[in-house]
Amino acid sequence: MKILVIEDEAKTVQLIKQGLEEQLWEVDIAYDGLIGLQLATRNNYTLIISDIILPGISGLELCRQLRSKGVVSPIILLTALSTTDDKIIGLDAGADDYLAKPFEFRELMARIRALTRRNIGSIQTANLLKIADLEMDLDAKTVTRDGKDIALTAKEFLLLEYFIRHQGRVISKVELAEKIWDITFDTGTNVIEVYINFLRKKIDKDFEPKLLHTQIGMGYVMKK
Amino acid sequence: MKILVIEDEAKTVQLIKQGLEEQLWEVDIAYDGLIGLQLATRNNYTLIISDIILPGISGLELCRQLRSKGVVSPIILLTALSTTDDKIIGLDAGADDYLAKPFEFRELMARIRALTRRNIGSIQTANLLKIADLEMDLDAKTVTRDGKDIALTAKEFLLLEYFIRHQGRVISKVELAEKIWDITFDTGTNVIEVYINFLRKKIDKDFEPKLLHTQIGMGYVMKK
DNA sequence: CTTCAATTACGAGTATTTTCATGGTATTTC
DNA sequence: GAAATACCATGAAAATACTCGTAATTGAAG
Repeated sequence: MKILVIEDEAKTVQLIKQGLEEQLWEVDIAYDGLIGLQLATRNNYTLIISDIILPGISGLELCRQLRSKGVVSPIILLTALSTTDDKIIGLDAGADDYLAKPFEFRELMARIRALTRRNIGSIQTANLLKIADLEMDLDAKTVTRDGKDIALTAKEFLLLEYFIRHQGRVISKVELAEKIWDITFDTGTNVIEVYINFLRKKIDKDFEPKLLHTQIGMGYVMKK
Repeated sequence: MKILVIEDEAKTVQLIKQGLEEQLWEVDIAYDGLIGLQLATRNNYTLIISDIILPGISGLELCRQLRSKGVVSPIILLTALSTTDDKIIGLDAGADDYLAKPFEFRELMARIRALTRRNIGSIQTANLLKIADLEMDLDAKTVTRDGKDIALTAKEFLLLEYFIRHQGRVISKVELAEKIWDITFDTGTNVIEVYINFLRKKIDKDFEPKLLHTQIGMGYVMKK
């Protein structure tokens, strides 16, 4: 049950942190947008509270990037900008709620309860990603299928993480090249095919059902 | 994709209903809390919008009863009562969001998007195109007709997508050549006819009604 | 120097895309 | 209304593109 607070104003941070800890939440703080982004990507927070105006990158950009990376933690944006347009932009950037400063702490708490209520039990508090009987622990960097340990290299791990976070969607090689290898996809390489093969040997070969499927001419999908 | 609106004030109802229908939502209306409760219990709405002050039972009581019955549809409470305490009571009754009247319709829409975004499936709402009983999922790159899976190749998928997106309009071969094959249509090829034939075998052959029709001398149309 | 991860090279096998040949059907022309 | 013409459907075969698996190479870390 961890909450990430991204806010550069010390007083507000203090207020929120203390209040949350009284409610027995574990609280991480980031004073900078980029740090927040890193923390939020690495850990699987129950909830993220972020200011919009931040050093590094803005809260809006943070939302967009987190969502595009497949992070699903609820996000509450907290800001002095309170016109209807600001709210719409915030919500459409991927935020779940938008609270204008100054706000009453009790209302923030109520909105946190509302957003976390339905997740308890369903979203794992641990830093786990799952599909079928395949689990990956993002902290421990371990992967198991059907309870058995599977050793992955760093690239393989990244690749699998991307697939699990986007399960059900066909991912093109161009997208993989950009997101995992950070290269523009020139047909001169076949790293991707090779790595798909590596992954399959490890996570699918000795198991059923197969999870990593190819859609010829389109890309690859991870699904049950 | 159905929304239930529970509200006794005719003007507000009219505004919301019309706006939602423009966004292609199906809308049910209840003018009374008890009717709303019945409808919400029986149907599995994507979202419920309710006033607090209602004939029958109040919006708060409605929330509590729905949640205790295991109804999980997101609920937005809409009301003139806008003190912090009112909001807290509303959210703790089981509502997911609380919007004070008067509100801007655009903000309501943004909050609806925020609440429905994550609902279906784990990530975002599926990216579906439909005509009659034929559905295509643009993310998973899957196609079904009458619930049965149909396997398409990349080109076939592109072609079908183009037809569904432009259903009801006759598409010339010149247009298909340009948009799907990226070629200038020289009469030297009949790829298009061949692919129309491929598509028909897969999506029309074993089904009724036929969806892909020929307009001799003009092109092809997809329609019911 | 050794080891292991990451990438490249390449041939084989398969699926897809395109071409070609033929026959059928609608449309136009006389 | 019949013949000629344009247009379309279809099956099969050829050409191409795509993917897979293995092996070889590079490169970095210990």
